Amino acid sequence: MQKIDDSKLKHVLMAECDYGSLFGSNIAKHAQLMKFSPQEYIVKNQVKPDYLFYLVRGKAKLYDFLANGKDTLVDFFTPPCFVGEMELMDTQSEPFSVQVIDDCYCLALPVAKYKQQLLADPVFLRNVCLYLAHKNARNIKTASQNQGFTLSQRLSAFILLTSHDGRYHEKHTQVAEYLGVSYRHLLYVIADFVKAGYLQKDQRSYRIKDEAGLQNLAWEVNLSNEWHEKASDA
Amino acid sequence: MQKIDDSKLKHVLMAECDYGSLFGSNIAKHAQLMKFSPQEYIVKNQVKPDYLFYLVRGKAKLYDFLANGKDTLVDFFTPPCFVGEMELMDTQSEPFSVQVIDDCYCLALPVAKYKQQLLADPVFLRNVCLYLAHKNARNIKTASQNQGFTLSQRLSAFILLTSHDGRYHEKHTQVAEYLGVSYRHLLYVIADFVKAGYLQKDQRSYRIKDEAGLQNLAWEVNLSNEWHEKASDA
DNA sequence: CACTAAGTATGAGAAATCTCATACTAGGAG
DNA sequence: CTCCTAGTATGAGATTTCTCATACTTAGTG
Repeated sequence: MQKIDDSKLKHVLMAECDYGSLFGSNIAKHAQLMKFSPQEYIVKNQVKPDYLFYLVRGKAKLYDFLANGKDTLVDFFTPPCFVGEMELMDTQSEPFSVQVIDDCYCLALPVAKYKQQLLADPVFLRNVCLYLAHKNARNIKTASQNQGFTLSQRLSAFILLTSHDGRYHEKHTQVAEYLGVSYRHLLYVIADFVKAGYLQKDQRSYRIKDEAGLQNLAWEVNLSNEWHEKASDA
Repeated sequence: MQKIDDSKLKHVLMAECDYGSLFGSNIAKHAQLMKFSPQEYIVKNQVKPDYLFYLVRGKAKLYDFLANGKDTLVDFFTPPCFVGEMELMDTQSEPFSVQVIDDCYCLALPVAKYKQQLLADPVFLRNVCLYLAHKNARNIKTASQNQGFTLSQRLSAFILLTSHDGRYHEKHTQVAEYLGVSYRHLLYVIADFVKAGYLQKDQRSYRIKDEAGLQNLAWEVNLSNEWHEKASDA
């Protein structure tokens, strides 16, 4: 972790994510810009963070470590989003680990100094509630999909979701963790996709050869989502 | 659903869960007492609730319905807890289903009338944040345990958790849903437990014969929890 | 350049879990 | 009392997913 004293950059980032509007008061100006490098922890298992972070650039992942040594990648953090808000709200709460994937820039407010103020600010509280509610809904969706669908189904949905220009190139190791299956099994299913002609491997990435085929497999998974999206359009 | 106009009962229940202290204003007095019977929905999939509920008696379950017809029992609601708070915070959000298990008594505030007021009340907002944060943490725990541990492990933890006086009697159908496995598989594992001498079936319920054996199996699962509980004691 | 860590790949065998079929039982509704 | 539903039970066979072992490749580091 590295504090960055570049007030120009700080203001650009703040403007970009409309940081000031998260609060009812002018507290935003006390935020400190920080940079975290890949592999670093923004919040570490069991260690209460000293700051309330707001991720404005980069990508991180939320882990839960189980006692049997296994870990689960629970969720991804993509900007803009809070990090460490659970611990701010509830001193009792047990921090999960948030580990950096790509360089992360965070706006950080020292908890000790501003906690009181934040907890009395309805604008801020409303934003946190909203954020928590969304996060929770997403988690529930993911978890129940992990249980209700087979890996081929979830993987095809995932490939369609994360591919650009007809190419899929995510790290298998990470994807396996996210989809909650063993690396080995993921590789099997990908091999199947290649055999079935859905994907074609070229060097470092995969090219989508039969999007319709994948759509078809992903159909039910996506249906479960659209469903809700439609509902919220109403 | 049935509105209950028994102001004595209402006040007893309010006192019991300290309802008034959830709010910064005196809004509590506008709450209406309602009763829901088993199988009824407090919040139904895709239908925005008209009230903000606070469950004070009974038991309910949170479902997510998937497009392939499968459903996942995501979480149990036990008093005291909010129901419908997601939908209050975010009009966009897609309601999940909350279905009654045992008779539920709820204190209900009409959203249309008091939404503005609630969203400006820091005391209330703080409580919702806290509630959401806890709920989220629990969901994450459950989900990652569902993935990281085998059914025997989770089931033994579950049995130890829900048994009274050395007896276990939950409905297999519900437990299967909650633990995210097929009814069939659950029965297999229970049969194994009986064979292994952990449980003994008598009529309608099971008697725990070898608690140590179960403890042993549940060991890692519980470790993952205690861990966090310890952490939050600190 | 050699060493190391992370990511990629693949095989073999085992386990966890699922689906489908089929029965039996208890309690509520008519 | 009979019908119906929900819950309980058990078998057979198929899928899904896991663990372990083993290798090869690539990028970074001293």
